[in-house]
Amino acid sequence: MSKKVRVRFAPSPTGGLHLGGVRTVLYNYLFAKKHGGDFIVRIEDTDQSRYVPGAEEYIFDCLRWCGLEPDESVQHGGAFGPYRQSERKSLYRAYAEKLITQGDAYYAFDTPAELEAMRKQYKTDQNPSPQYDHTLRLRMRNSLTLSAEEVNQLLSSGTPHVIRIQMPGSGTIAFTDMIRGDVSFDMSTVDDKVLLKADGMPTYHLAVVVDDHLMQISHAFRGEEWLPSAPVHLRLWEKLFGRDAMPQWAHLPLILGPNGKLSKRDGAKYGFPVFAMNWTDPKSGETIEGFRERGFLPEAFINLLAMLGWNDGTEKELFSLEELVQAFSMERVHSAGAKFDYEKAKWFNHEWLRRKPLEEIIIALRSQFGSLDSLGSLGSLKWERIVALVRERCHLLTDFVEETRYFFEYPKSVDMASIQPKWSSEKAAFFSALLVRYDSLADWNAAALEECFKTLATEQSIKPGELMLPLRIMLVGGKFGPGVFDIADILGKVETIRRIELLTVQLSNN
RNA sequence: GGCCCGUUCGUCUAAGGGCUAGGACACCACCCUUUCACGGUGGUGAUACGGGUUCGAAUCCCGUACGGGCUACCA
Repeated sequence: MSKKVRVRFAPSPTGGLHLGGVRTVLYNYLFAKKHGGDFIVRIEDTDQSRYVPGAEEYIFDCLRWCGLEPDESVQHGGAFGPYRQSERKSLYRAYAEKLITQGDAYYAFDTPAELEAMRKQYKTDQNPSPQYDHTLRLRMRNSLTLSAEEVNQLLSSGTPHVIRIQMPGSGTIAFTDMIRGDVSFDMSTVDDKVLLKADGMPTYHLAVVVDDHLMQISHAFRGEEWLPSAPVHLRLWEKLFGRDAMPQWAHLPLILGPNGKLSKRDGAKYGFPVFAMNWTDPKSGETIEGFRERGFLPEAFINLLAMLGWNDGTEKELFSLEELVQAFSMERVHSAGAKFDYEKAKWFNHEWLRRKPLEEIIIALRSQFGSLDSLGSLGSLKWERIVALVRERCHLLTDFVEETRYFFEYPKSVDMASIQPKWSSEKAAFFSALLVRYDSLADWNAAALEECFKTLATEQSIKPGELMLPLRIMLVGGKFGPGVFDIADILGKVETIRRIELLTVQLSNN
């Protein structure tokens, strides 16, 4: 039991990396780090027809953004390579043939057309999807139905063929899932899955077992959608390497969208992203939005994903990655699927926006919004003050654009309706006088500005409250934002005076 | 259809036989605030249903219903 903890994430590089995938990575990573183990990323690219250029790079970019660096992978190296299954192609066939020798697998020569014909022929209302299983395999063209001579002849003449596992026609097979407990299957209901494809590549079923063994994986975590194929993998372990060598498994609950399983396509429909980062399909050129581009901080993204199906047993909800490593345990992972709640996701980001160091938020903002770069001329000191003032009003990094706009440009629209009805010549006089005082103010800071403002109001016998809203609207254009005098402070004398003057004139002319 | 997994407030969840089923998000009200937000206080709101087992069940068992996943030479 002192076996070194080694876990793996095994994505197929076919497109964007979605929420559920990242959470699987996260749980793998947390488990590995918690137990001082290794986190391996293995690329499952055994289906060359689904090869998508750039997808592999993209996955690693996502992991990097999330701060979940693998210990071993195509990019990180390691002693158990190659980490791309397409590069391991040559080693799978021997295992499949070993199974044939043992009588646990067989060659099958059925063409795709023949398979289709079989499904059509045996399809009934009772059985809408006939399976290549113990009830049907004797009616197909394979090494079970053909004579040895025929099989040898077909093989030596290079006839395309696959190797299928031969599942027993009776008996049960079971295992203990770390999350679900005992799970068992009736083997007679499991079909003879293809192990080795006609192109010589293994299917997932063979590859996952062989590679988990060769890479000495101690714990295998994957999505619940894999549970139905577990009996095939169990059988393979049993027949190839022995059950004792098998990793401990945990099938993670699914993350659901509003209508069931999150589909990569439906991102736009849901109103929230499904991918970690923007993914542009190289063929169609279509881009599907990611959480990063939507304005999420990686800390928040990780945090919210961790809490989707797991908790530490206390009421704590805000965790840094380090805290998660400390607190995580697979036993506390919920077994039921979780519907993704975008409102709560935004709350997590909001919380991280409030607690993350200012400088880091500014970096995140800069690297994210080119449009704000030109405004960087303000200097980092001013930026820190601005971010400190508006951060608690923002849920997403993108919110900063609107929340800080008035610092950099004259408000695009001004809510005149909120001042006009109560505007008076007295107020006009007040602001005219204020302009003079502000212009000659020695120290331009929030406290002095407020002091000066209130003194003048008292002198002119107007309640400051009557004047604060007009001032705010003059400066920011609407009823929002942090304290007015803080804003005026940052805006500076010239701009503040300009905005007050502009509006005072405009209001008096109406 | 078959197989597998699941079912506590709208959502994420706590409570793994024993006090008025707890928290968070969202929502509502009030307070704070001379704007918005933050914050504070309070509120609405859940054990799918039916049987057992037990002194006692959200918790254990069975059934039903509902939800989800799988059912490719895709992963």
